[in-house]
Parts: sequence; structure tokens; C-alpha cells
Amino acid sequence: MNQEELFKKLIAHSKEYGYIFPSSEIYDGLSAVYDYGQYGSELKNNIKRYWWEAMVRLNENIVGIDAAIFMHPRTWEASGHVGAFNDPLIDNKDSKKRYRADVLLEEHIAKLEEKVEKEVEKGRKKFGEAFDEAQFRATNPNVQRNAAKVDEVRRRMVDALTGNDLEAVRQLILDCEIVCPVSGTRSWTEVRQFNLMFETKIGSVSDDSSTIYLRPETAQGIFVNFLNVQKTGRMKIPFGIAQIGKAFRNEIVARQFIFRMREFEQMEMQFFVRPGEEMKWYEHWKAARIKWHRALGMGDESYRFHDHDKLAHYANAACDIEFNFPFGFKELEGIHSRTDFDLGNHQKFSGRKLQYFDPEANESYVPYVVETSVGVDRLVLSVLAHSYCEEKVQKDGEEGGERVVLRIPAPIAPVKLAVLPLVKKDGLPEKAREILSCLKYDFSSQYDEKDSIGKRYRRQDAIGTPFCITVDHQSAADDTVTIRYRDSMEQERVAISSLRGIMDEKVSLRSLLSKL
RNA sequence: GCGGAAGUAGCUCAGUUGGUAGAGCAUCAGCCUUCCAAGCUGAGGGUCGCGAGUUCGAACCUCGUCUUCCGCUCCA
Repeated sequence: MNQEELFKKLIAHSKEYGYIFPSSEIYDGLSAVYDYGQYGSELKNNIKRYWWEAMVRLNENIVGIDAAIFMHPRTWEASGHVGAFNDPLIDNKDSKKRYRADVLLEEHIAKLEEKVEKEVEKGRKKFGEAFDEAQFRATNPNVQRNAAKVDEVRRRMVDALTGNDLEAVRQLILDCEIVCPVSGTRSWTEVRQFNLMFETKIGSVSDDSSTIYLRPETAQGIFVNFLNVQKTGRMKIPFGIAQIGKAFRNEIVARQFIFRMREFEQMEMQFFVRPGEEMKWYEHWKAARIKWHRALGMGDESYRFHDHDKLAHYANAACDIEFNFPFGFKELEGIHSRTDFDLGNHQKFSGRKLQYFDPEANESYVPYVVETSVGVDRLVLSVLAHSYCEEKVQKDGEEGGERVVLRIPAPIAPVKLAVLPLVKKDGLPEKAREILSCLKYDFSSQYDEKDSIGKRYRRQDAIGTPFCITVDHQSAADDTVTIRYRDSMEQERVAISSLRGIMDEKVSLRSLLSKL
């Protein structure tokens, strides 16, 4: 089975077994929005708890908050989202390719500059030792012409972009005679702008100043609370603030199931450090985060780092932790050294001093930030993709049928165990119910007596239940049951009284957290 | 947003040149069963993605629209 087929089957399986449904499906769904079903939400909650406990509980110097989705609009000016999330886009009608208009212009400018340099190079060869570069640049007509063009194009581009004049951007592309790299033609569409932030209104609808945004990232909720947390929590640098919450981006194209959604959930931790020490902590969190992922036991080779060559405007180092999805290695988590960009800008925009007095260094400063930011939905997808498995089953040594099993790591599985009476008579259901009523307080459990025992095992396999506890005729006699393991399909007989201890050891988050 | 493919029961699909919708699995009720799906009996479930048009008549033809997958594009 190739990866594309596997991905399709995974999507179908997720729906059929109550993990993930298209949003508002009875109205034909909503593009790139999905709902988590009865098992999906359990899985997601378990993943979030694993992260939260690894961050907040295991680190004395990290605390968690839950900031509002709505924030003061100035927040997004300070963060740069109002400016940078507006990309002017243009399509070529012949090749049907889409480009960022500003990138096309930048490339054109780069070409012109290259021409200038070539001309200078020619001059250097021609005049040898006697070459006076400044003089040459000032007098050579070819250099002069192209340098003037560069200046003019750049000036017009900046004017058009800052003035938000999209028609002028298009006109400039036409005037420069920029052609599509693919089709080689100049039939361009209008320039359009997409703001990736969702807008809504707060309070009186008639008041223009009431436009607010759904947050496009959770990080800003942490930055604006930096002082609140630092002071009330008596936090000393280095320290971190963690948060799990929804973020919203109106992506032009959002696809690949729950990999890129318009509404998604992030788990972020912003770690505040002394300026100059950020690289040390950047390396520290890189190591800590990959360890966290690998502790899930889905194979070390499923993860890799990808260092960013092109850094965002706020970062001085950045990398992704990528997971091997059915559609290739893609970003799961980002680790960024954000410098003092965010706190510094909020300080500027709010007029409030966002500094920390460091008693050791005996000075005040705006702390530097190292961020870890992971997509919850992507984690869910990585778990499902890695867990989904179709395999042949042997019966009495002969080839039997096939089974579909979700090999979800037990500590995050939605259902931990199912209690099954071997048959629906002879007092076995009663005994099974008794066991269930003891275990259900500690573990997410199910009870099933319908159909043959084999069929019930398959049902539990399909939703990823790691353990089935089967009550048989021997159970009534000596108070033992069998534990049937999802992955190996093997069984083991244990005393009923030992069940809780055994289950706890196998399914508690402790088993993951202790590896960190 | 562009191009390609698709949309019929919870899932996988059939459905003749247009004539009032079917199967398997799944689900539910009951029977039978001492360990890895597919034993027996019965039941529920679909205005064929949605909306128009053509037609005496549309799941089928035409147009529009929504959604999904693939490619392009984009991605703090």
C-alpha cells in the first residue's frame, strides 16, 4: 500500500470510528475545518495533558496560563501581523501560477543589480590595475542606466506597498515587463491581498474602532502577560510561560486533512532568558523537545530537525522538528530564538516598560525569548498516521483474515481497556461489570458483550484500545482474568486484584514523563 | 485561487440507451456460542452533496454551487 492510499484510508478510518469528522457535515462541511469525535477528543486531550505535565509540572520555572483569544488590536501591530500577514498576490493567466507580487519585483531588482555588477566586472578586466571603481560607477552609461532603474523600481515598489496601492503594484510589474518564469508571458491578473487574520467586531457594530482579530498565534497572549506572571509568580530569569489554545489563520489554501486547518490548536512555551544566553537555551530546548516526541515510542527515525535558512524578521535562530507523515517529512513543532523582538515591540507600542531587573547582573533588560510551539492537531495526525496498521492475522497457524489496528501509544490511547465477558451467560457479564466498576474511576474503560469474542477484539483494535480484559469460566472459580494485548494479540492470566496496578503501570502518563 | 479526479446507506461500492434506489460489511433486537471478524432470524437506515434547467419522467443529460483528494501556489 502506498502512502497516498494509506492517508486516504486513515481519513476514512478516522471518520468511521469516531475520531475526526468534517465540520458541519450535514451542510456539506466547511473547508479545512474539522471536528474531533468521541475518541479523537480523548486522544487530543491526552496529548495535551502529556505536554502540559512535561512542561508545567516537571519544570519548577515554567508556569501555565490560558489567555483570551480576543486581544487588543494594537497587539497585532506590535507583533507585526497586521503588516506582514498581508501578502500581495498575483496570478499569471497562462501558466495559472501564483506569485507574491513583491517577490516578483524583488527578483527583478536583483537581476538589474546583477547587470550593474557584471558591467563593473567588465570594466575591471578592461582597465586592470588602473581601474577606479567609484569613478567607473559614476560615469559608465550602462551602469548609470541600470542603477537608476533599480532606484526607480525600488522607490515605486515601496511607495505602492506602503500605500497599499495594489493597482500601482500591478502597473509596476507591467512597466518592468516582468514575465512569468513558467509561461514567459505578461498576462497578469489583478493584485489581490489576503489578510491571514480573521476579523470580527466587538461591542457596537457601527463603531469602526471595534474591529478585532481572532488571534493568529497564541504567543502574544504570553508576551502581554509577561509582567503579570513574572511579578505575581515571583519568577526569576530564566523562566517559561506555557499555554495551550486555539489560533486562527485564514489560509489561502488549507488542506491535507487536519495538517493545515483554519482553526487549530497550539501548545506554546515562551522561555525568557538573559540576552546573550539565548543560543544556549535554544540548544537546550531543541534537545528537550525532540526527547519529548521520541518518548512516545513511535520511532526515533520518524523525527528530524530542519534548520531554517531564511529567518523570520524576529528570529536569530530557528528550526522545525519534522515528522515523517504519509505525505513526507513536515513540520510538527517550531523552535525559535525570538530575541527581544516581541517584548521590545510591546514595550514600544504600549509605552509600558517590559523589563526584568536581574539581581545577579544588577541591571534591567528586556529578556530574550526562546519559543517552542507545537501544533496539537499535527501531533494527533502524527499519532494516527503512525498507529494505523492493516495486518494479516494467523488463526491456528493458518492464514486467517485481516485486521485494522491503531497502535496508539497506551498512555495517550482514548480508551485504555475494555472488559469483555467471554460469553453472555453463566454469570460472566455480571462478573465483568463488577471488574469494570472497579477500574472505571482510574481508566477510560469500555464494556462489550455483543457478538463473538473475536469480533469484539477487532472492534477494540480499530479504536486502538491497548488492553482487553476477558472474563471466562475460570474467572468465577479463581478470580483471575486474561489481559489480551492489542499489539501482539497475546494473552496473559492475572489475578483480578492485581489489575489496577498492572494497568496503572502500563497506561499512566508517568511512564512517558519518567523518560524525559 | 488555478488545473485534474471524485461525491449514491455509517464504510466500500453497483445502478443498463433517462422509467419512483441495490449489495456486502457495519449498526440494533433476539437465538446460538469457553478466546481472535464474516452461524441463524428479524429490524432500522438514503428526497442519490445542494440548487436550477431540459424532459411526460433525472442518481443518470446541461449549467451553477458546495465539499474532498492530487498537482501548482502559499505557509511566523
